[in-house]
Amino acid sequence: MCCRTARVATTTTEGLADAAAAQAPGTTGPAPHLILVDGSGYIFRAFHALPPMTRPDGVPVNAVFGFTNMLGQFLTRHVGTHLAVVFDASRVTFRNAIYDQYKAHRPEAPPELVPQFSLIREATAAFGVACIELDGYEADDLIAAYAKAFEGTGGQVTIVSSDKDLMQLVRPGVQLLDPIKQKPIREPEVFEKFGVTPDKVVDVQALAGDSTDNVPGVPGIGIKTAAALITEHGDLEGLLAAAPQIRQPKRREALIAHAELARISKKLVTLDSDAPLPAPVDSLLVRAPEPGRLAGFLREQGFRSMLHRMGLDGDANADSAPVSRPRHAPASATGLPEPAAATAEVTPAADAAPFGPYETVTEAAALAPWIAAAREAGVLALDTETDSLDALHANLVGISLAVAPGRACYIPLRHGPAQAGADLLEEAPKPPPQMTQDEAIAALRPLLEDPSVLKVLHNAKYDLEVLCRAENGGVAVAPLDDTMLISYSMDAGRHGHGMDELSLRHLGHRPIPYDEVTGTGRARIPFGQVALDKATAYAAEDADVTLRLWQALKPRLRTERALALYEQVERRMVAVLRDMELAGIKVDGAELARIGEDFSQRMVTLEKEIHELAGKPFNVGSPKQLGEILFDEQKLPGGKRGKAGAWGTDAAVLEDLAARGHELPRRVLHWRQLSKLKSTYVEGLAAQIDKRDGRVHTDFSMALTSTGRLSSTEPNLQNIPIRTEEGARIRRAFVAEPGHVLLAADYSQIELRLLAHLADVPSLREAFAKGEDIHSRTAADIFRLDPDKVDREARRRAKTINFGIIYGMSAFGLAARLGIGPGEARGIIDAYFSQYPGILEEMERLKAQARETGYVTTPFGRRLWIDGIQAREQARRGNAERAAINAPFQGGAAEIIKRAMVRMPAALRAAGLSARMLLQVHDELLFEVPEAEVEATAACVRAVMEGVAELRVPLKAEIGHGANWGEAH
DNA sequence: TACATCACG
DNA sequence: GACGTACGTGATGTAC
Repeated sequence: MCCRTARVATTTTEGLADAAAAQAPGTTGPAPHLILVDGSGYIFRAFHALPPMTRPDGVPVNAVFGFTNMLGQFLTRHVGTHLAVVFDASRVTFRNAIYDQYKAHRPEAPPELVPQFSLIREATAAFGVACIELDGYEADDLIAAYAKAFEGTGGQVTIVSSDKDLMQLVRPGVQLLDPIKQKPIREPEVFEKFGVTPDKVVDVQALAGDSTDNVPGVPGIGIKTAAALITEHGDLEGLLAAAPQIRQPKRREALIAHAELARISKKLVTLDSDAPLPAPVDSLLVRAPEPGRLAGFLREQGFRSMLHRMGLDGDANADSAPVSRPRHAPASATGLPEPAAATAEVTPAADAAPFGPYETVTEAAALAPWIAAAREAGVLALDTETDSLDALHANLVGISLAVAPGRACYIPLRHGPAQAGADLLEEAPKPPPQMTQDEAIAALRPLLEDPSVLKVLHNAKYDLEVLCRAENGGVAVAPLDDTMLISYSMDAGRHGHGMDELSLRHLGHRPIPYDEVTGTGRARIPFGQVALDKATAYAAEDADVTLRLWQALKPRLRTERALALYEQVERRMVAVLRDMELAGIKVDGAELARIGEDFSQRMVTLEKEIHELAGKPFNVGSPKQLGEILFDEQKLPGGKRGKAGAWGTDAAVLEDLAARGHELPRRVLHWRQLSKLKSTYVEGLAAQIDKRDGRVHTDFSMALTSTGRLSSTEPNLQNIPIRTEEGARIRRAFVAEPGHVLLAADYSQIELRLLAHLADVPSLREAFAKGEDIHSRTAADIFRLDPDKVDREARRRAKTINFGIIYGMSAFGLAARLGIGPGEARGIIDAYFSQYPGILEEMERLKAQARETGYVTTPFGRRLWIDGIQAREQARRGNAERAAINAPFQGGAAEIIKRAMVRMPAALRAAGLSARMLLQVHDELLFEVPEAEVEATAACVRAVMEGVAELRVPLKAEIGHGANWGEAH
């Protein structure tokens, strides 16, 4: 056997070459080390993590790309003496003979993945790595068998997989490596996951089952319970023998009834370490790839960036970072340089430049060349580091800049002495040398405020709020691009838009996690105490990633027809929302306290009455205890158990019982209402009042919802109560400053107007045009009534169905809401659709569009991706279909109000008004207005809101004002 | 941490 | 024939 091979001098194969030079087991040299890569796990992860890609000839290759990239990266980092990638060979294995349902509900591989399996085996071979597979056995069994066989050599085994089923193999000499987290999994990690040592894992799995593999287990027993039982009884057989003595009746019965199921489950999850080895262990010895084979393979797939990154494209300068980009003629409305056009390459091109090392800039002389490079390029990526996620309280700790891929620096400003690794010297630790904030800001301000240099940020609103505050330099960064919003403008609903996720998805690069830099929990240190080398590696990488994301994503805006949406709406929202968040809204804390006191007293009374009615004290706030009292003890009718086996006690259930004259549920409903208001709004809100200005400042999330709406957190000011009198009291605690009023402007029936517009319904269009009541018109149409004969009940029913339609409601759902039979509900829906055939067509069109393209569009062209529309499970697909129906209405409304918001500040200014926009609540805008300007402001706001879009129906805003938010409605 | 519940549009 | 049953959010308390 020959094991010495020529050293191949490429970055990627270096690790391999080192290993190949190692001695075979049994001789002197590095200890034998077998690495077994779970290939199937890699494939599915790559397939699902990456967007579709195709070769020029149309063959889908996203999984091939992801797999090749991962394997290549892995080989640069890990050295073994023996190496194999192990695959599943077929769907049917010996386990199906034991239990025919095993993995039975696993869907067939998606058609786009099928042609990629053989390419992935080719890729493995191209790296010179052995491919192992065997009919009738899963990859996991082969891994178990090789691990066992290799142990005889006295060597170490590392299994690269995140599959928990492999944890049973962990033992001295055998470890797992999580390929995502790059974290070894040894006994403590297994214990953390399963609550038992690795040798007991199969016993726990036998009890807990595994829904993803259709391993049944024992019903009602999860991992936690299983671990406790196995710990107590040793193993599965010990437990089954002792089952009759178990105290808990449910558990005892389940164990006795399903003993055989548990035994079968154990057989299913136990890996077969006696599986035959398709190739001898010795043949897995690491060898260098045949020269040119890998390059040839990569070239065939069109993976040019990878070829380049691995130094296989014959370019001697492959590793040197580009220092500057050629300038481009301004191509967009911004008049600013555009990133390089998308390359023809199908891959999410990862740049050749490495991520780091980066420079730490600690003096003005070192900062100057970065500023010059940014001016030369006309664009830079920017990121701030702070000591808080709350932008309004955060102190600037440092700034990072990137001027080209791989060329980034970190400028520490308020770093203290590094905390970790403090030595034992007596003298007080000193902060590291660094520029002062004044010094750095003085140098950077002209650049950051220069209208001819584009600043690229990720979630720019945060950085803008930090930097605009005087204590952090008071810099007004402009103009800007925001990679989070670029992504959101094209891919809402498709995936998240955080930097780490986008980097992994589009750059194939996993940035250093924040937690890795600062630690977590009690051990977490402020960023300003992180050692400068670590801080630089993290912070400069963020700027580098931001710049590369911008280069990868910005060109797509044009091809995906999202450029106008991004430039005219999303990007302009940044400054608008920044100002709203900075403004905040005043809350009367004393009034909140009075409300809380009142609610407390009433809750005490109610609680006493509830306990009396129950016949014993219990925790009214516990749905579990309440359910047991209502349905187990008092045997009230109408109880339904949820999926966890607990009685359902939500408001609908309690209202039903209350309507039948039961006093206990009625009081509980009232108690719950007060409890909710008190804890969430009285106490939660009071804790959020900023001591500096007596106002609450929300944080609007711009890239979170699947429909284009905003969301609001800490506190959420988009769900302040209003529907009940008690709730309205809380809304009245939101007040205006002296001399001002709050002015609220609501879009009237905006989603129904969009329905009339999109489905082009003549009757509804006419009703809106004439300013009629839309629900009365619907009632007249579908119940064939004279317009003046529409009573309250008919209108109520029409209103329910109008809203139900927008939500994709079924006859079943309508029946439940109206309290009628499904037959009658069916009749109403039929009448509705026969009166408004355009609506039926529109619903069908939306479902079909989502099914065929994966997305639906708003009337303004925004794509909303619908997750699960292709699902095989009917329930999941049904959910997706209803989401597809709703999305254009919810998203269209969101877009209308965003358009009004971006126009509003300039319109107010032009009218000489000093009103401030404070909040957006989906179809409502709230302003704080000087008393003297109320009428003029109302006119201006109305003009902007109603004039923002031309639909087939008019838009209407309803405006009111008052000393507080309650009165403004 | 997951679930149930409920606040809003 | 069964399946599940109105969209989108965020905060809180209980129970595991």
